[in-house]
Amino acid sequence: MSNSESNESDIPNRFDHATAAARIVQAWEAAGCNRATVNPDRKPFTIVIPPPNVTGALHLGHGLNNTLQDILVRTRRMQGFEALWMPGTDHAGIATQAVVERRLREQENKTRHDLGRDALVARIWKWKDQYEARILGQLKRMGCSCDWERTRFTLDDRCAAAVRATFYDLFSQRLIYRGKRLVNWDTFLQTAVSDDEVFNETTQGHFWHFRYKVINPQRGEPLEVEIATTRPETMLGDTAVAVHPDPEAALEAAEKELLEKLAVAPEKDRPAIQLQLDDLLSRRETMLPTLIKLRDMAMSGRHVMLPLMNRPIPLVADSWAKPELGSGCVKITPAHDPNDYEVAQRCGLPMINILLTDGTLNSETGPYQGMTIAAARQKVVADLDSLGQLGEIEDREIELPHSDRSKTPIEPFLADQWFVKMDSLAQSAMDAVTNESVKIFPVRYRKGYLDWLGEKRDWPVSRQLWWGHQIPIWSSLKLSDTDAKALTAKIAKITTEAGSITHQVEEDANGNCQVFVCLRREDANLETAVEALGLIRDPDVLDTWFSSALWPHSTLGWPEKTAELEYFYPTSTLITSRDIITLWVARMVLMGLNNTGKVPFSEVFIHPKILDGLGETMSKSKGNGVDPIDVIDKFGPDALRFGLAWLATETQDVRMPVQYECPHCEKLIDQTKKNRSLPRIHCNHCGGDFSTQWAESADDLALQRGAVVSERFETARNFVNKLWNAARFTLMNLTDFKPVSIDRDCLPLEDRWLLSRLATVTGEVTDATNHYRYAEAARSLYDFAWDEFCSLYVEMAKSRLSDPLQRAQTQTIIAYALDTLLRLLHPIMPFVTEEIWGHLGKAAPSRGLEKQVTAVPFVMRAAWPTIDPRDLADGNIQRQFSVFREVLGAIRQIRSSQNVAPREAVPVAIHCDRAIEDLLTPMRPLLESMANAEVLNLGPTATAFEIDAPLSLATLGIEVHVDLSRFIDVGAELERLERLLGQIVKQIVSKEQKLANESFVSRAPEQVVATERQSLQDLLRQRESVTGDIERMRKRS
RNA sequence: GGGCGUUUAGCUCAGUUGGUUAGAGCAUCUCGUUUACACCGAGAGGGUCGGGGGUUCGAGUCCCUCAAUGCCCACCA
Repeated sequence: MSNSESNESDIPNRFDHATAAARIVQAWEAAGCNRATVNPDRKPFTIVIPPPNVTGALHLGHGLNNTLQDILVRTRRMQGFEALWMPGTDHAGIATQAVVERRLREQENKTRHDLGRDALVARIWKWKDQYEARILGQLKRMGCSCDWERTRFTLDDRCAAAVRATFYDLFSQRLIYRGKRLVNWDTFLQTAVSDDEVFNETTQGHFWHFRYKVINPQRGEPLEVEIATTRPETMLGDTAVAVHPDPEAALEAAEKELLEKLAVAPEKDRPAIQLQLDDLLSRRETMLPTLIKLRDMAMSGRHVMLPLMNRPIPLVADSWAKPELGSGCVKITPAHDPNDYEVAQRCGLPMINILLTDGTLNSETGPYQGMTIAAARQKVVADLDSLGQLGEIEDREIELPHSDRSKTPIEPFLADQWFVKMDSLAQSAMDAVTNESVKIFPVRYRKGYLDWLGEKRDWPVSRQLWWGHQIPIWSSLKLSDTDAKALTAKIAKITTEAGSITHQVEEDANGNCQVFVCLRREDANLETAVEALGLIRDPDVLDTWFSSALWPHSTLGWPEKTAELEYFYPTSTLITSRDIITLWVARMVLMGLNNTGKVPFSEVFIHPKILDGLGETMSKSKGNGVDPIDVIDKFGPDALRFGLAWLATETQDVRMPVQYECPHCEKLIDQTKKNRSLPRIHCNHCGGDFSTQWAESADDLALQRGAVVSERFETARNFVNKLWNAARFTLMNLTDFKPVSIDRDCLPLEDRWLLSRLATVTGEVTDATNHYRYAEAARSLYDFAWDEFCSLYVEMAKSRLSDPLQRAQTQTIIAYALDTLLRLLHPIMPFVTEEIWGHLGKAAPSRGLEKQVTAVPFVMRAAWPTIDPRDLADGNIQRQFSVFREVLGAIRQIRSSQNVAPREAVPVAIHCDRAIEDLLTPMRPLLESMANAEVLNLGPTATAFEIDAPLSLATLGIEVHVDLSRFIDVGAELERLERLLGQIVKQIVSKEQKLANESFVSRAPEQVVATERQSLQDLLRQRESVTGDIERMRKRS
């Protein structure tokens, strides 16, 4: 610190966040500042953290999410609420297991089956411990004021108890059921993944045409039907060929639709549509008779022969077959295609699964058994070719579904799964939002929530994974009716406390029964008893969102009726990102309602997303995630938080270009698509190499790590410094502080102005925070602190503090102002405000205006500022003070335009009316010190100097004159005046036009017209005066 | 295909219920270390508010339309 040796103060001129932050966190924790306990004397305010996945470290997206939560929690805590922020992390089933399995493969070349279930799960726990610690550490360094002693994990005992209870209750209500359903099968992870975990990728593929022979064709009937597919091997599982039940009507409908489209289509799209239309018309000629014939054959139960398998399969009539596409016929593979599955359900077709869980073909496929999908595809095509049943092969782009977790192609797969019936549960969650017991901000997100729930699609909750809450179901083999009865009788005899075991019997179409037992609690004895009856536990685990859905009440102790649950639940607000509104928010609402009868939170705030410089969302997998710790190390935690809050506006995502910082030469290197996932970066500036977050090899890890930062935090860092130094100035001037009691009525204008601004800003910030307008709160504070408190009040205070008559009063007010500012800024910038608060507490332990009160030790626990109505009562204060600002600005502008050196005092005359004279007279010393001026004359009698630079503040009726005889640069002055005249004339023209417009004068409100007239008058006067100045100046040149 | 956003200064973004000359930060230019701060101070330049049309006395703001761009959902034998 260059100036730290100065003996004015023992406070350095930079806030040393690196050492202060850790000390402050420790002090808060030691004093229990973060703790929230059941306290009937206060109203509770609760937020549960969206538990970060333990898959990896947090990035700036989490940084924003948690900053916004902390700002709200800290504000409410200061407002006197018993504020609880519940922390924790999510086990993130598939994602975490996939990460650990991938490492296992990469580093040890082993699969999970090599390890076995218990060993793999143990490894994942280790991983979890490592990343949970890292995540919690990141949150702590960001200053998050969570009640850390309550930290939960979605897979811990308490959450497990909630999951078991919920599953048991839903099972008992028959809201959880077992069904054979087509699921998205990830053949790599060997698990079903939900629709939400599937993404489509366009790849080059083929479209194969096959011909199936009609069995016993009659005269006039086609001998073959043609079908086409992108996945030939699935034909092994075909159970029908479909044709439209009314091909003629379907073609007509398609034609009508195209004609309508043609009518409204823009010129350039028309040829393409016309082409389709022509194709449609030719189909009527060539194909319709055949399709009608096939339809009739379908109606009379005719079959075609499935080649290779030599299995007769029926022709069926179903509208899924579109006569306007392909041959008009479509093969039906119910077990491996979602649409075909629907057809099979409608037509009562058998479903043949041809795959094993690892993606190889099973025994249903005869000679193809054991082959991979790719191999089977080749062989099927070759075999059909040799049979002469292969037709055309087209090249085509295919949208192929991929698993988001393993990045491998998805195979639709028929499997036994557990489902949650969504009907009534979804409805309850929809009602909660429509009747506003849950309010979503911004409101536009309501629609997505309601639409998604409105589909009421049942929720498949089982996952074929090892990491997660194992489904608490034990099932029997398929039994006869009598055996099942005998078994249930035995189950009924198991002695245990009521409500901890239940069972259901499921009977299939063939009369076989299967018994399912559900246990409500983890209980080794009970499990042994159940297993002794030959029942086997379902190996699957629950979808990770099942436990996340319980988070707001499970973390507070449900299903136990704890005092915490009673007091802190329902929670107040949920702050999260838009991509999990359906997956998480909706499910929390319905589970909360189902389990507790109450909504889990009354408000939901959806914040923007952080995008990188290319406009892509930050994510671990893309490699563009920025570790908040990097930003904290470089700029400090307060700058991180303030920067994020400043950027978090309502409508716009946050674009944040990021750079690598070379650890050797500190040169910034832009992060690009190319370099963002490299383990090692070469610095072209200094020639050194450094490692990144992707470094894994020993060589790379040995390098120094390069931080990833963004210049967009500089503004915030500078602001922290500005505040720090304003405080430093204040503290330096409080060494002899003895507070005096302030009488508001006797205060000079500048003090009344400051108090009025403080009250206004308090109102703005409170209101903005209440409505989640964080950027507005941050901007309001920034502008006030920098432009008004620092640039004006502190500057004014300098001369007043040196005046013995004014010193004590000024000290009292500036201490009060700093105190208020620290409270207002604390939720956004907790560290620097706490540090200053500590210093202020030493210099001015007791402070206030009328009455002095001893400050509490932590600003974190200080009361939120309240607004004294007297500070807002006089609406004129701001206007009056702006006169001072205008005059000050005018003198400074003239000085600058004339290149008058700052150290040179200039003589000034201010021509104005009596009222303004009265206003400005007491502020004359301030004007003189802040503009380095000497005010020679002030009032109606003030006149211009002989060599003058005038500036007319027309709307105020003020003319500011500066004597330039010692400084004049005629050329520069002429240039300035002429530019000014140009601006004035432009405005006069526009005003005159406006006022010459008859309809404006007659229709616009009187007030508006009057203002326009007045300002035209002012402008005319100003023109006159400037013209005169120019003439005078010309004479001199 | 459906839904929701976005387009304002070189860059990143504000802009309340339509109403004086559209704002901020960064960048640029000029001057400057006057006892808080060069992570600073004083000042300046820079915008036909994506294009077109409409409503209105008056449009960055409301309506229609076109274009670009992003996200979500659905679908594609």
